[in-house]
Amino acid sequence: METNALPANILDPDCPSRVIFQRIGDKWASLVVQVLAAGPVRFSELRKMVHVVTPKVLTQTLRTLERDGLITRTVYAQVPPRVDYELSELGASLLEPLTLLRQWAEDHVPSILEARDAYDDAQDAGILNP
Amino acid sequence: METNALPANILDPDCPSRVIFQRIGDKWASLVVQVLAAGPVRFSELRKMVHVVTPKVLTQTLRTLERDGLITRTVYAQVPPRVDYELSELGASLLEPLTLLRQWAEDHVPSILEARDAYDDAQDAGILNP
DNA sequence: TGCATTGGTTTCCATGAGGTAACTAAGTTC
DNA sequence: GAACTTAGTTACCTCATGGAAACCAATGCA
Repeated sequence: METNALPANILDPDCPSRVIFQRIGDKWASLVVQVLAAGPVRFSELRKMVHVVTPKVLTQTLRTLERDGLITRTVYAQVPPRVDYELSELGASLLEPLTLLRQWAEDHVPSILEARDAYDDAQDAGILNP
Repeated sequence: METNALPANILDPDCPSRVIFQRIGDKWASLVVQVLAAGPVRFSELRKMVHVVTPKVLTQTLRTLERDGLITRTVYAQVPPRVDYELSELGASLLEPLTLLRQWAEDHVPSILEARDAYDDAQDAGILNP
């Protein structure tokens, strides 16, 4: 029983709950999840929508997401081949917290840019008048 | 005016809303933010709580968070020095979506581990009976 | 005088994530 | 039979991130 309210588990490097933060932190994974929010998308479409990702890296990303059960991969026996990627139930459940984070990011972009400007100005002033 | 509901902005590599995802994705930043949820913490304490991070990397992380206005840095004129790091109002507002994401991660760890096992088993079977 | 404390900085190094470019499979159409 | 399509794979390379270890500044204290 934990006696304090700190997120001790996530601070534990061995706790598996860190995997999701690694997943979110992945350069492409969270983008893919959000693109798939609209429904199943095939490989080549995904490439276009996620804007200039190389096939190698996209494949890696998709395989990892599939392995973690966040997306499903459906191969159609056609030529040329057709492969659809779709959010699983688990992946869809991630959409809600992810969207909130995206909302936060979009809402606070001005504040962050402002803070950066202020910080950089202070730095410059400090260099000129130490 | 966007005609669809897709998160087109975040898919745009030039949109600044990506900065927050990079910030979250940072190996230590989101951990620091969650540690600071409990109140101001000084450098050496932070090092212990975030479990084996080198001072160089912790400094980098803190500087970036400070520059983005998520935390404040307070130096006390003492010897030996004392520096407190604390969430700003902006940083505190990130806590809510971040906590939801952490909740999700903690709640779904079993599902993800299960999915991994199933995936790996399927892979092994595929290798044995191709 | 010299050692301890805190909050860093600096230099060097290894790893790995991601990018580039070329290639492949397999059937369909020209 | 040559070319086109999709969905990748493979080999190679580069650069940024993060880690290790040593060092430093300022002062109180023994």
